[in-house]
Amino acid sequence: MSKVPEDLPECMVFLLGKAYQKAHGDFKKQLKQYGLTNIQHLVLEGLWYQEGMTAAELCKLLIMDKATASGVLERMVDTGWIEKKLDPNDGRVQRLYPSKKAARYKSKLIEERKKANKHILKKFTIEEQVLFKRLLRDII
Amino acid sequence: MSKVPEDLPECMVFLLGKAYQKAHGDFKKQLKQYGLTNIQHLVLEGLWYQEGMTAAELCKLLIMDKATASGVLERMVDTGWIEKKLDPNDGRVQRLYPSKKAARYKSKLIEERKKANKHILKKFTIEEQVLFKRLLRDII
DNA sequence: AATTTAAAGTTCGTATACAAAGGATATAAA
DNA sequence: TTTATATCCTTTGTATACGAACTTTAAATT
Repeated sequence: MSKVPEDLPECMVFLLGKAYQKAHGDFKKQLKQYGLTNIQHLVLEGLWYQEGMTAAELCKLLIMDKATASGVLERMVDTGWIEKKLDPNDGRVQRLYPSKKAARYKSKLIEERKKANKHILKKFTIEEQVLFKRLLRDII
Repeated sequence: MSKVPEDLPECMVFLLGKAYQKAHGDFKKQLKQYGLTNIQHLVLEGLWYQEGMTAAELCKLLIMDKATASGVLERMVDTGWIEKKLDPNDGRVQRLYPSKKAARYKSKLIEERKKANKHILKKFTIEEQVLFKRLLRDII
């Protein structure tokens, strides 16, 4: 009579959540040695793509809440991964730059992401990989 | 020269995270009217599947950390969605039961999940839906 | 039976996630 | 230019997420 057993393992909210938890957790372990969290790594990738972005621009690029970003960026300044510089033309804005420390680890950190990505995808055929990404992008 | 712009939107950790955020956020809005969070809703579904489970069993079923569960279950007791009963045969264990209030909302709450699920999948063909679920399950 | 080990939950510390409200500054409108 | 509105960012409060340490109780070992 219960409507759950057959349904729950079919629920996309559940499946997406647990697939994300798995991927996130694995990558988290890889990043531990650098003292970086997943989001912090993502921020660095964003800033390597476009240095000097404002927090608002970064949030838009990474689909991240500004309130969340505020704390993340503060911790990254504290741990020396990024720097904030006041915008001379707009007193509200603080522009973000990856630090020298970030630059030193850049290639290694990007390799870690690629490694994580390959690990996730290795079980699938090329066709499945392409379709998988398209499906995820369609949801986003 | 930057290795990011072409790569980031292809990264599975990123895509899974954002797809999850989207699905989670949408379902969260649906649940707001009931005063339930996504995880709390998931706990109810778990207990409707199998009443009287211990927290450990529930955590295993739902792939949830026991430390996380501790707080979630406490709040659900406080808000009257579930009840904890001491196991007479094992002093360490507290068995979990959905409350009468939960029973009253059961069909509605299950409908909300189905609605969320349909919303997520409606853009895809049946074949894509089946494959999508298989891919996610393979990751988990 | 006494000791060791294991399991169930809780608590603590840290890091997202995000709604909502607030402070400072910039821009548009009247 | 004074007022209203919009932005940028921070802060606050609540809810996961999870590693690690801890308490209590069981089960296993000697």
